[in-house]
Amino acid sequence: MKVAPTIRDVARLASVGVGTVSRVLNDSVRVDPATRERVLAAIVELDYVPSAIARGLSTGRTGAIGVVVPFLTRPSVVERLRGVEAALSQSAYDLVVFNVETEERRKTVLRLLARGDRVDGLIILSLSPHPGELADIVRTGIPTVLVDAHHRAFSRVVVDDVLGGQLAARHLLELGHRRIGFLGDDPQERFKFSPSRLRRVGVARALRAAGLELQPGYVRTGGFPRETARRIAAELLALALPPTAIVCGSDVEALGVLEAARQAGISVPGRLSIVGYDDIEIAHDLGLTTIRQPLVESGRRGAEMLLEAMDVAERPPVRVLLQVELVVRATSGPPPA
Amino acid sequence: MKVAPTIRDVARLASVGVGTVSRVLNDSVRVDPATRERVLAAIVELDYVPSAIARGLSTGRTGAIGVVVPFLTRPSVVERLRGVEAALSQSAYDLVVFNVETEERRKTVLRLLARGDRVDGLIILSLSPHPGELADIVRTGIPTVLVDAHHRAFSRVVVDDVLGGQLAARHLLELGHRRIGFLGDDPQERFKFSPSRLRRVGVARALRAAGLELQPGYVRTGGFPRETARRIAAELLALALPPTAIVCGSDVEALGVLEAARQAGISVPGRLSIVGYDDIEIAHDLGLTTIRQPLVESGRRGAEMLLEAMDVAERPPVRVLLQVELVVRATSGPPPA
DNA sequence: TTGTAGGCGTTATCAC
DNA sequence: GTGATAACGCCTACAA
Repeated sequence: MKVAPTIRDVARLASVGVGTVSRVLNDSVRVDPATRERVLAAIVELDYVPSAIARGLSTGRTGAIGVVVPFLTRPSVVERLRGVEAALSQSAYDLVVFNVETEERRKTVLRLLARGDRVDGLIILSLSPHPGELADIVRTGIPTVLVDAHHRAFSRVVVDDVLGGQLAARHLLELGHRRIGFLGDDPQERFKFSPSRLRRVGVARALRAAGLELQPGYVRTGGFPRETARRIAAELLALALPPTAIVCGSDVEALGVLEAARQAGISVPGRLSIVGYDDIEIAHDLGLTTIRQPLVESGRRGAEMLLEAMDVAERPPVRVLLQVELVVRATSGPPPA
Repeated sequence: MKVAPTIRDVARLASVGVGTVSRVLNDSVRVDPATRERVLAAIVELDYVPSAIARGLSTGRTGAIGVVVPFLTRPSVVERLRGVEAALSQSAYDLVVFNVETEERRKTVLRLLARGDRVDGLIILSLSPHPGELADIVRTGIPTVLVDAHHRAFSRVVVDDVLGGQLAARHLLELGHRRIGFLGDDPQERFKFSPSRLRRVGVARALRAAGLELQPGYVRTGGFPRETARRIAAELLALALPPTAIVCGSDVEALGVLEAARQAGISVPGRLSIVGYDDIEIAHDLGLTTIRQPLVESGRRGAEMLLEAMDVAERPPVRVLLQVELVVRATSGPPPA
């Protein structure tokens, strides 16, 4: 339980003042090469590492970047987080993860963060805070980037979810489907903002463009976690006239549908086509047709934008739009004759 | 960019000394109910939240727990991390994630952590630091728990990987297999300690008990990431007399084998049986026969043990052994006639 | 170029 | 009970 050496120890050993040590540490201003050498030697000798906390108290910065995520259980969130981590590991910042699974915890966490001295920068992933909370964050002046969430006041990286929904529906329409359903998240569960809802809007729009309607009876929400999606899909498939194709708000929900179909003995894509959303890794493994969005990339870009914004002060928010893309695999085909 | 109120502001507003405010904050000793009320009111009035950093500098604690993980890309690691998070979110500690993908970064991170004031507690996941690094950590006195890693000096939660390997092999032997192969990690990649290697030992042991040998020609390592596993498996399957069953060091590698079999037109389990290890979520989806170990649970237990250890000082290290279990699904069956 | 001292926001140790 | 005040370890003017 030895105590770590302080800057004072280094100064003493190198026969210099603490100021000088601090200077070589932060290579600010000019330090005589000779003394710099002495200091460096002392640092090595003592195996000295500066105290992050003390430095933080003094500079007002923490050396940490916070990432607020909902549901670490969702593969899409994890992939985004991985992108964030990849970018941050190139920097000197620590990555502090705030997982938020309930409204209450979201409030607690954001209030904490709004203190302004907990983290130097903030990434909010797939989560739309309330206006008041956002205002608090703006007020602190903490550089913040949103990933998979929209707000004019912040830099953000997003995709066009309406377009994604359209791509999915068009694909099915081209295959000849007419009875197309949608299974997505419960909007309220995602704290107001809901990509899932936008995807549904896209589906509806594509159908309308084809002279069809997205039947209310074919739309179901509340699809997380997968087990719930499976149950809901089973209901959908048990209809007298079930849809011949289902677009899902996420790949995880698509897996639930896939399972429901298997249990009901409905062949995919023979009698039912399924299109997911996200293209998480497992989608590839299972041959799921889906709408791909660059998940890892979104996290990486978000983190990079944040790091930049933290260097240069006060830049106007930018909006980065990543592309979605249809990936046809084995769960979509022509409707049954 | 307003400045956050300090304890001094609260003290002034409540007409008390900072000491008193600090006391009600940490409800240490007794404070007169009346003054306590005044202080509380001032706190609310100013929307005051104590500075974590300042408190940290003063108390020597950070309010953060560090988790060192290798390869955030591995599903098994992510599931364990999720368990850690679940336990920690019940506490007041922040979760700082240190992802370590290279030898160098491991050194950097552990050196940083060895400073002793970066985090209050440490969880090391699926990663075996070098003896010297461990010694540094012991010296700092930071409460530390190992998950999926072994060392007498630390509390740890582990499974019996040799047993796991045995279970896998016995299952295949009982099905009638005689030509059994093993595909696992490259031991060096995991920084010396290698669960994968222990699993292989288990397989070899089970074969020997049945009067067989694990043929060197049937053993391949270097199976991460999955694409590599696929390629290696393809070699194995291209042998003149290929194995009729392959035990894998992880589910991810098993997926690679599965893919190789598919590409080679080899039916599973008709002509090839595959057993994975871990039982990550996707294993269920793909019907992979595997050895289950409680991943999320391991993280949760580790975090709980750490929290306890941080309360009570100086307890001797304990070793928690979680159970492994064979889960038979659709990728294992009798060998071809 | 370099040393000294004040300050960052708390907690904890004193007297009162 | 409560109010000063000295740490905590560092950074950064300010002086020298």
